[in-house]
Amino acid sequence: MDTQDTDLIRNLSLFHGMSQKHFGALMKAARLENFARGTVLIREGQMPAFLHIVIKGTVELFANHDGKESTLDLIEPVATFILAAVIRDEMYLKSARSFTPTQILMIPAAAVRNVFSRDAAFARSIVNELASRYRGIVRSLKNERMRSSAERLAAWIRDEERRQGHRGYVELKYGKRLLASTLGMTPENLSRTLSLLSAHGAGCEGRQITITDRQALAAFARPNPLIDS
Amino acid sequence: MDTQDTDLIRNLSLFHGMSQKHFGALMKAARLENFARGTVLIREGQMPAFLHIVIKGTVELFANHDGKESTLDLIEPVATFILAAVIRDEMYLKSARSFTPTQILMIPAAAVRNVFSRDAAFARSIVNELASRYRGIVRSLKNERMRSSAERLAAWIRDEERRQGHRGYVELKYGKRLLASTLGMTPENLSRTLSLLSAHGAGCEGRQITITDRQALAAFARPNPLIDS
DNA sequence: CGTGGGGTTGATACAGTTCAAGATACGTGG
DNA sequence: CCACGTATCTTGAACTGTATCAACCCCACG
Repeated sequence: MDTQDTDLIRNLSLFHGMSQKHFGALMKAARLENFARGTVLIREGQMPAFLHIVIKGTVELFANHDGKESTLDLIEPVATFILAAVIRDEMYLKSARSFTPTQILMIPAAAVRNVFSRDAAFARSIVNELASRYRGIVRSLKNERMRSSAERLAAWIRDEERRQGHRGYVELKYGKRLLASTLGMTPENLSRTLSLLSAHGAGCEGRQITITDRQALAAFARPNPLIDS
Repeated sequence: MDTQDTDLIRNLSLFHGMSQKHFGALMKAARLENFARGTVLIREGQMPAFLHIVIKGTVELFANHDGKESTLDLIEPVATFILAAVIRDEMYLKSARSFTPTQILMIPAAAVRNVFSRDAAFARSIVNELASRYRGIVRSLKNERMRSSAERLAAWIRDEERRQGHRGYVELKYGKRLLASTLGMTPENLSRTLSLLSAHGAGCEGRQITITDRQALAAFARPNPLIDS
């Protein structure tokens, strides 16, 4: 790993504030690797060997059960994944694959646990990241339990439009199949629901969803700051 | 808080290994309180003031949205709740009420964050607890996404029977309404599904569910170590 | 050009909710 | 200890949401 990469990583919030010595120990053990689109990075059921940090590209976290598959999360730079498994040294509950070409920083699990005990700033970063993800998944569970798929979609459109900079439309960054899986619905259902939303303030053409009536969409989505991000 | 209580708390895994000085600081700030059944302990949307630790009784974590209510977790001694909100100092995403009379240890959030930074052993306990809960909720999300309500119920019966000591039956510790809400289904649906299960190895009479055919129940539940606990 | 994957649309089936009515259990006060 | 009132549980019927299966369209890419 060259010094340019190291500098970039040093500035990630996860490593901010930790001692140079401990950071060096992590980096010495770490590997920075590139993966082609579609590569399976980890498989559920395996034991964790590395903490993974997405530097470039998008990683899809998913799980399989009884022939079904579901997308649980999409990880974009810069964020860790499978942190909880590494901390507890227990098997992965999710699988991960690179959805685009990706660059991943891989730090051996033992090194992470080791430095965690010695460096309070690093410990704080780790626990902050973990708490943040915990809250994210609580929101997901509430979203799943208390909203219909149509409401989830409408809420997602509002959220995503905001994240993309309040431009009045959403540019889909990936296919509708993946979006459907992310929202916990089938592609067919997504397709139908999208056309249904034309009567509630959002229209879809190809990969662009346009918000035509903010008020109507909000009324339909029933936004909730304790669910939406 | 008397010394007997303090001793009991000192032995909780959360405080195990931390320095006496830091433990003292936490206890000095902490309060041990008793609540009647049904008391709302925290309300979603509020900012965290205390880390709560259930010493006695059962606490129900739930959330409301658009007129609906859903039980997200049942906390039994000894365990923390709303840890993530305390760590991040962000509003609660869940509400909590005492489901039975409870005794709760309440440690001011600021004290927790403070000691976390100074005591590595405490930090490790906190992060372990948090990671453990994170994994629990990942399992819940997978359970919700990839199983039908009948499968969830069957899997729950198997799990619970094991937790209660492999006696071949499950003693319901609370009403079926709450069980239904925990499993993300309506009471009516639970009732019907329970009678359906009589054809798949589990019968219900009053507050006791008896496993009549382990093999058949397993075949129906499709158990998965990456979902079930 | 074909060919294949993603997307849409339609028909059908199933799962789950809702509403309503009855049955059963349960705690309380007489 | 019983009677009552209330909450819980069960059952039925109708309805809504979502999945499934199948056909078709469209466009990108060989």
